[in-house]
Formats: sequence, C-alpha cells, structure tokens
Amino acid sequence: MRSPKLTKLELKVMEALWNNGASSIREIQETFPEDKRPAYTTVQTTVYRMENKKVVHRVKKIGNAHIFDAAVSRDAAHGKLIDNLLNIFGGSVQPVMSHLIETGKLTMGDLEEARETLRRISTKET
Amino acid sequence: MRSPKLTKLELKVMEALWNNGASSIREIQETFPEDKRPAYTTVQTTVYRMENKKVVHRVKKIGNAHIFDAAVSRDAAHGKLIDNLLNIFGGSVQPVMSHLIETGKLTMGDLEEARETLRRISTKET
DNA sequence: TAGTATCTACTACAGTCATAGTAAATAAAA
DNA sequence: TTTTATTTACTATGACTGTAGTAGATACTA
Repeated sequence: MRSPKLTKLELKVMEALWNNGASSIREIQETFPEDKRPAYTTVQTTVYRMENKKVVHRVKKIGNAHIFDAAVSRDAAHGKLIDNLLNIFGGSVQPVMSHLIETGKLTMGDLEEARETLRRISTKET
Repeated sequence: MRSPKLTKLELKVMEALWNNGASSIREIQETFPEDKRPAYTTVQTTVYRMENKKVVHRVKKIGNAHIFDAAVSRDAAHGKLIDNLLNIFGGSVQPVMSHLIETGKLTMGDLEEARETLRRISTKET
C-alpha cells in the first residue's frame, strides 16, 4: 500500500504538516480556523491514527511534546486522490475534462499551460 | 443538499441504474462481477439507505419485487465528485492537470478535444 | 392447492471516523 | 518546592459503512 486512503480531517492535518513542516499536536490544531477548530484531543487522536497508518511519524520531542512530520509527500497523496477519482470514471480523463469545461473551471489559459507542460515533457522523454 | 455524498458501493449501484434503467435489487446485484458480488441483502441494505438519502426511489412493483430508479443524474453525481476533489485542491484545476500530465493520463489528443469543446461552448455562449 | 423460490423488512455486527473527556506524567512558573 | 499549565495515553460514543442473516410475505409451479 503506497499510501493509504486519507479522510477529510486527516488531509487537513497533512496540509498543516506540508505547509509548516514538523509540528506538535498543538501547532497542528491551531492551523484550523478558530471557529471550526476541533478539540486538542480530536487532533491528537487523528494524528495517532495517522501514525499507525504510517503517514506521519514522530521526529523528536521538545519538552514533553512530541513533534510529528509528514511521511508521505503532498504529491503522492494528491496523486492518490486523483487516481482514485479517475478509477470511478473507469480510468478515463474525458468525463473529468468535460465537467471542468462545462462548469467553467477549465479555461483556455489552463489548456495552453497544460499543452506547454505536455510538450516539454514529451520532448524530454523522447 | 443537492446530492449527498455517495460511497463506493453506492456509486456502483447508481452505475447499474444509470446504465440499465430502473431495476430490481436482484438485477442490480447481478451487475456485479460474479467473483466480487455482494450478497443480495447487502445490495438491498445499500439501496434502502440510498432511498433514505433520496438518491434512488421506488418506481413500481412487479410481482412482489420493487423496482428502483436513480433520482440523481450521472452528471450531477459525477460533477459532485469532481467538485469535491477540486475543493481539496483549493478549487484550482492546475494541480490536477499537472498530475494527469505527469502520469501520462492526459494526452495531446485529450487536450485538443478539450480545446474544441471549450471553443464550441464559448462561441455559443458569447 | 401444496411445495418451492423469491423478495421484503428487520436486525445484527464489526470497522472506521469525528468527536471529545479524563487520569497520569511532565514541565514551567511562582 | 508547591502550584499551574501542557501533553500523553487511554477510553468513550455516536454516525456511517459494508457485510449479511432471518422471519414472514408473496408469487410461481407442479
């Protein structure tokens, strides 16, 4: 299992670690907007579970506080999410593209950019 | 709630309904590949739950069997999934495109096609 | 009509998740 | 050093999910 499935809350924890680097439970908790900040112990429980799943790990101890860090990269995790979605669509990107276009989320500019990226890669690879 | 979140199994049930139209529990169950076909009652329970969520509904009764049909369109459900994913990426399509390109899932042909679709739409809309 | 097959409705159960409380340990402050 | 604040480790709980069994109703068949 390259990287296990992450839940919504777990992803938020990962975001905190990806953005701010290794952090204590308290630090992770405080990245949540004040009005929707889960209790300290909620974050704690989640992080412990993530530790079991091996997606975060303890890197050191400061005072009595453990410091955790991400054990999977943002790209890996995000890639997993995308592949997952794609699977639901039978692995075809076409329906995804259609939806993005129809909802106006994909602009000509995005396409141009993608085109460039693709060209650059294929030139390098060939 | 436009359309509630659907789980993996629920989506498979929806697929069955979208593909084959209104169906009985038995018919839905039989769309699963034989080697990974859940028990009749598993499908039944799932469909009942989906009925509560209002994503399917009973359309008629044949013999003693109820016939269910989808109450949300494939596009709506799929759109929901995509939007959901996009939210995780802060609403930006860019990281998604990058991943698709990097994993070779998005080809130049796909881009051309998307380009065409986009052009056609914007011409019509403008 | 009696027996067999099918379906519904209900119940059960274990796993995961989001949520959080509490007791005990540890560290910091007065 | 006694008090106060912070952390850890453990426990609890209520949704939701995937899984499926069972009793009773209904329909089909010989």
